[in-house]
Parts: sequence; structure tokens; C-alpha cells
Amino acid sequence: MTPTGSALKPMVTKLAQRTALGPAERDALMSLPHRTAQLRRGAFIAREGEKSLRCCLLLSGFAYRHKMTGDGARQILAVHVQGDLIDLQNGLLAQADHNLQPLTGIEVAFIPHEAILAVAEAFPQVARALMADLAATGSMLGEWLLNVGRRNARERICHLLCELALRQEAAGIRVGGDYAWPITQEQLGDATGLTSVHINRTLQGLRREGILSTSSRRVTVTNWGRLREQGDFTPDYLHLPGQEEDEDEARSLGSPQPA
Amino acid sequence: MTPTGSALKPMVTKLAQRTALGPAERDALMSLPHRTAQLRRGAFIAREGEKSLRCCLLLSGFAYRHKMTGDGARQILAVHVQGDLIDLQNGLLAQADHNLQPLTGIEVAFIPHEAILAVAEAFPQVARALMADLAATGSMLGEWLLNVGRRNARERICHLLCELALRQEAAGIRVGGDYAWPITQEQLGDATGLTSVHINRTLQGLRREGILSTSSRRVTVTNWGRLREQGDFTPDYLHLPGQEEDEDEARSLGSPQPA
DNA sequence: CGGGGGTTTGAGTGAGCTCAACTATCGTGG
DNA sequence: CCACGATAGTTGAGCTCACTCAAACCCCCG
Repeated sequence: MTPTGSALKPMVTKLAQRTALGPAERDALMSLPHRTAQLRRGAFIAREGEKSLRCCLLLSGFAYRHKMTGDGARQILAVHVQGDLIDLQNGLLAQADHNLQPLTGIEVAFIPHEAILAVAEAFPQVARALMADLAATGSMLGEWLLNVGRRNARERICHLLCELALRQEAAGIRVGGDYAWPITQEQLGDATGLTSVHINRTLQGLRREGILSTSSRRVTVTNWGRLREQGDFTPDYLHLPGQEEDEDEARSLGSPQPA
Repeated sequence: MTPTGSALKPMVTKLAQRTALGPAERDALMSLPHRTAQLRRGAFIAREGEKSLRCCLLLSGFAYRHKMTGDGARQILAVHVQGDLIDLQNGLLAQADHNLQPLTGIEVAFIPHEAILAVAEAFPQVARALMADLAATGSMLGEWLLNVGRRNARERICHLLCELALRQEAAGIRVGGDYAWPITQEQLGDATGLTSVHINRTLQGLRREGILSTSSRRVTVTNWGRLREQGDFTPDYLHLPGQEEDEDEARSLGSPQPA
């Protein structure tokens, strides 16, 4: 257990964006016992069917949640960026219902579930913040379900492209017009319910039409307006701060590159 | 506000299945202020984009959550049976991110969000129970995402058939081998990411092979083993009580009709 | 007994899949 | 610093599962 409470700051910031937290509550969260660790690709943070013992704050890098069908097909349920509190769900349930793995090399802080629940017990606003976080997670899953169930290949991909751009922006890890793309085409297929081959051809179409370009592990969007339009993207479901007045933020996704 | 606290009993029972609740906690939940109402098909319990003011306990009948793409395609996110606490998510978020409507005529109890959160504030175990409920809801969404993203038409349908059978059983509204099927083929399509036409043809296949038969708004499963197998169904994700030891319950789904 | 929602059928089409090979890129160790 | 193996991306050809459109049918309910 490292005593550097400041490592947990991103978590507090994030929770406080959705639910007001006072100084005492922030302090309690900041001083939660935790242990940081580096994990590399291929490691497991949680495994389907196992009991999850600790919850996990993503400090840097990207991670993803996924589960599999009986015959081995995989569906990615979410991609996580730094600052995300992951594996809280699994701790509340008798057993983890999905796998959680790094997408890149990552740095995490492990926090025992009991500790975080104890803070929630002492501070009702913290409990409420955690509930809001769970609800937001559910909301994102719902949008993914809509995406996979009712949009075509191009729309699905554009939608996901938009989501990751906006979430990286919200997490403060966007520099300019381009952003990290930590996902392979195979994984992109598993996130959208498509084949990597079809992902490849669809991406080629997007590049051909000048909507985006890719270089090593990064995407540069050259036409935000079309990307958003083709992805049928509305950011409400992300429940990011400062989005109460709908349309405002939807437009701001286009702002980095004024069409 | 009706004073008949007993109307809320199904909620308490359900929450207590996942998280231990003492007498004081049960009492507090039971005596929550609420108002019961009858709603008919076509009504709205919550509307996407609006602020949700009260949470809703389903006392009888069936309801469903859904959301739509920009061009009007609909995706059903969940089907709810009696005893389900619905629209808790929406109350925790700034605005509802999906619609909630009756699937049949239903009876509900409306509970102000503030009231239920106040109880959660007073009783940490209640907060924890609500969190577990939110986590379970997320878990179900994850399985639906897997279903729609990575299974073929027949598998998707069989999977949903299994889920509703088991959930009705858990809610105590199963009589014999058959169970209520409150969903039209159109809606079944919207739940599985398929067309009603294709649903129809796939169901015909299942009937032809003697796996199930349908009559007015009910399904009779004649071969549970095959249904479960063809739906790649494992009930873990429902987080129903008494499922700690995995395989047990999976088998019991087959029990009403010993193959 | 008429209307309307739900189901069924047919015929043609197409988005996305499969399989299989090839190429580019990247990290690693010699 | 380069060679190598592994991982990721690309291409081609053929196929199929599920879609579209449109019409007919069948109940159930008022």
C-alpha cells in the first residue's frame, strides 16, 4: 500500500464531476488504501467467473472489458481511458461476469472493494457518486447495444471513433486533432460485432473519403462533422460534465477542426 | 401516496436476495412514499432526454426499455418482469437516456427518487443493495450486447427465450411448462437486432424442430435442453439468488421438462 | 362483422462473412 | 544496427445470412 494518496486524484475528480463531493468526502476517497501496479498487454485484471477482490483505477493507458460466447467469439463491452474506475461492478456481484484486460501497457491503482464500500457507507454522497458511475456505465452499454444492434458497419465504426475521441478529451489526454487509437482492427471488430476484414475495408472507405487518416496507433480526424454525422453520434450517453444543455456539447466535438 | 407499504414488498424481497437486509432496512424500504398506477400499452414511464423524477417498481405485467438511432431504428435494451425496480438509473443521471414503456397493461408503484436515495443514505446496506442492482442491470446489458454482437439469429432468439423463462420463474410467475410471451415478433426483432420477417422464419424453424410451440401470448418449450444449447445460455449474468455454485442452476432450467 | 395489429409468405438483393494468402510494421535479441 | 519472428493490416474471390419490399392472411377485440 503506497501512502501517496494523490494517485487517486483522477478518480475523485471524475466522481465529483457528476456528484458534488465535499472536502471530507474527497479526503476519505484520496486516502483509500491502494497499491499501484504496471500491467502489460495480455495480463488479466479480472476474469469472468472469478470473484473480484479489488476494484481498479486506471491511471494511464487503455483497458477493455469483454466476454465470450460458448464457441469462443468475443464481444468487447467497453474501452476504458485513464481516470476510469473499472471493475467496481464485479465487486458488487458474486462473480465477475466479464474479463478485464489492458489494451496497452497500463498503470493502475488497486483498491480493495471493502475499503471503497466503507467510504461509501460513511459518506452517502460517495455512495451516490458510485451509483451514478454505475448508472453511467450502464448507459454506455445501452448505447453500444444500440450501436451493434441497429447501425451498419460504417456507422458503428464512426460512432466508436467519436466516443473515444470525446472520452480522451474529457480525460485530458488529447493534444491536437489526432488522438490515441489503442485498438487493433481485430479488436475494433470485436467491439462492433464485425469481422476484422470488414473493418479494414470500411476504414479504407473512410480514409478514401477524407474523413480520417491513421498512423501508428493514432487517428487523425480530418472531417469531424462527417464523422459525427456518419456515426449518428450524440454524446449524451457518456454523461460527461457540462452537457446539461444538449446541443451545445454535440457541436463542440466538431470544434477542434472547424469542418 | 397510498399508505399500503406492502405493495413494495416485491422490491424488498428482490433486493434482499442479493444483499442482506435487516428488519430496520426492510421497514424503511417498505414504508417509502409511493403512488400506484395502472398503465396501458403505449404509455411512457420515462422518455429519453427528459429528467426522470421518480423511480418505478413494476408490480404486475411487463415493461421494456429502448432507445433509437437518428433514423428511427429501435433497439430494446431490456425486458422487465414484475418485481423489477426500473428507472433507477435514469434518476441518478441528469437525463433519461432511454425510453421506458409498458409491454402489456401494467401496474406500477412510483417512488420519488429523493425518497429512495434518502433511505440509501440512512442505511448503507440499502445503498449497497441498490448498487448491486445497478451492477446486475449492467451485467444483463453486457450479455445482451454479446448476444446481439456475436450470435446468429437462432442463437439470439433462443437466448432471449431462456432469459425470459428463467426470470419469470425467479419472479414466481411461472406455472407449468409454458410462460408468458408479452413480446411481438417485431419487438423481438428490436431486442435482438433482427428484422421481424427474419424472426418469423427463425421461429418457424424452432417450431418445426419441436423445440417450442406458441399460442396467444405464451410460449411452451418442448425441449429445454436444445433451447438452452442453441441459445448458448448460461444464467450467471442474471445474478439470480442461489446460483453461487454455477452449473447447478444451469441444469435446473431444464428441470421443468426433463428433456 | 369490420378494422387493425400481428403474423406469414415470396422473390430478389446485398451487407458483411469466410477462407486464404500476402504485405507491412514493430519490437527484440544477436 | 540489422535480421528475424510475430503481430497487425490488406487483398481477392465466392458465399450466405439476414434484409427489403410487398402482399396476403389471421386473429382478436370492440
